[in-house]
Amino acid sequence: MNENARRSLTIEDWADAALDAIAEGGLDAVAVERLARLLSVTKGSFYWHFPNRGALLQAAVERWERQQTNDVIARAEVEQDGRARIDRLFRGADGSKRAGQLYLALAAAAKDPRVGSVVKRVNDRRIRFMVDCYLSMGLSADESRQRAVLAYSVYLGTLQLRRDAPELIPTGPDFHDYMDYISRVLIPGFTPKPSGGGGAGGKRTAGRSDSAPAEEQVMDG
Amino acid sequence: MNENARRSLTIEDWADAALDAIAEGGLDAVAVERLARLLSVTKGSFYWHFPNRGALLQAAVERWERQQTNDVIARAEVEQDGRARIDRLFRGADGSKRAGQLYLALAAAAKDPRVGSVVKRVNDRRIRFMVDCYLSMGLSADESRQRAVLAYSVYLGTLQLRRDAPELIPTGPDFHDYMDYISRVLIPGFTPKPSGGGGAGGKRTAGRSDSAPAEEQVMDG
DNA sequence: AGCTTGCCATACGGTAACGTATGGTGTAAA
DNA sequence: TTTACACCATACGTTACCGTATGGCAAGCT
Repeated sequence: MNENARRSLTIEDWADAALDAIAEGGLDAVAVERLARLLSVTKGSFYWHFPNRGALLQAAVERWERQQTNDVIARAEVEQDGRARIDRLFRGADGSKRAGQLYLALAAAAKDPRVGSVVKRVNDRRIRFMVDCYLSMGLSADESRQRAVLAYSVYLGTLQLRRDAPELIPTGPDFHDYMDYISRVLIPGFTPKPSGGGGAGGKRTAGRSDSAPAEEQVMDG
Repeated sequence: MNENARRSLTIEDWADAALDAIAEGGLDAVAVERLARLLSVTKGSFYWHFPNRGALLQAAVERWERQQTNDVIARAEVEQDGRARIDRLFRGADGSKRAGQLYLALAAAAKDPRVGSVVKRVNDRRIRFMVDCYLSMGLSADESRQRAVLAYSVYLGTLQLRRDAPELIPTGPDFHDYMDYISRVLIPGFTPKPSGGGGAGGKRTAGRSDSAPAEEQVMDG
């Protein structure tokens, strides 16, 4: 019954610990003896579950990829049309700090082929999802691709600014205004109250598109 | 006369080698004995020029910061109005690969206070420059800040995509079209041939704003 | 020539990491 | 109870790094 009971460590425990280490210290923070100390065991435990350090990295990034494909895009798919999906994706950029740092750290370590292939697949999946969103709005293939690349660039850049210059990213009520502004720029025909079309990039109008609070992160890095 | 003559190594030589190592391997790639091997000397040389590894890191990031403030914004300041400056900044995002990787690696290592303070100063300087550009276009203070943050997010995201998914970033002639599209989104009143105003975000029109090739990088990470 | 000095090589001790070998312990089946 | 096995601890050898101590060497000055 007691959660603190001396339970056996699983591969998932080690993979989660590795992901935590990556999120806050980069790939080099995944050190066997260090993680063993954090888990209050010794290397003997690790080398029973894994043949070597590379296997832990492999398990960690695979776990990360599955968390991405299961949690992220599925959460945006609850929306019906592409317009709302994109909007929801970006309001989810205010997600957990750990998830964002995880993506940035993994992307920074993409030189390792184990990590790089997974990061590449995740990026491809996200871009394809956004392209489909724009296609469903009636945009051409070329224009959808351009907009998706730009939108994903904004997402990644926002992720990075939230880490390196968090004082620049609005928070609280200003965050919704900023998100409205971003949506107005990135989503063609987006207006807080849908009236006309093609209003992206013009003067901003006060208001917001939906009143639901950003309850959970989407596309959480 | 011979450039390969056994010349004495300078502090700048070591700092450049450290920056190269950071660009391609992150901060942990700055190892004294490793760099000494790359420079065909031994640790004895290093510890004559520097008291320890931290001093090398300090010298490297300081050198990087000076290269940023000397080369980057100065190159955009050749333009007169803010509109052209922003446009030039973004077309410079196609700069050297090493410079982009350098910024990303340094930003990823911003947890180190030596690196973090410099990255923060560079980011602040860039953001302020872009805010001033938008202010000079007549935008309000709030709107200028929003647009500058968004524009810099696009820049950082593009930098990251160029590293992790380069096939997504158009190259060659398509690059100019993409840049026109980005400028149309990010610069209010931008048109490839300046005729009217407020045409941002509409259907794209063929053409480009200036015929000069992207000769050199600006804001090169 | 002799001396100083800038620049570097060599040798050493210390730490932290990887991986291996092997021993120990609790639990559950036989 | 004994046995087997899952799970972990301990001890060891190896490598890569940091930093120090000290020796060497060539150029320039006196």
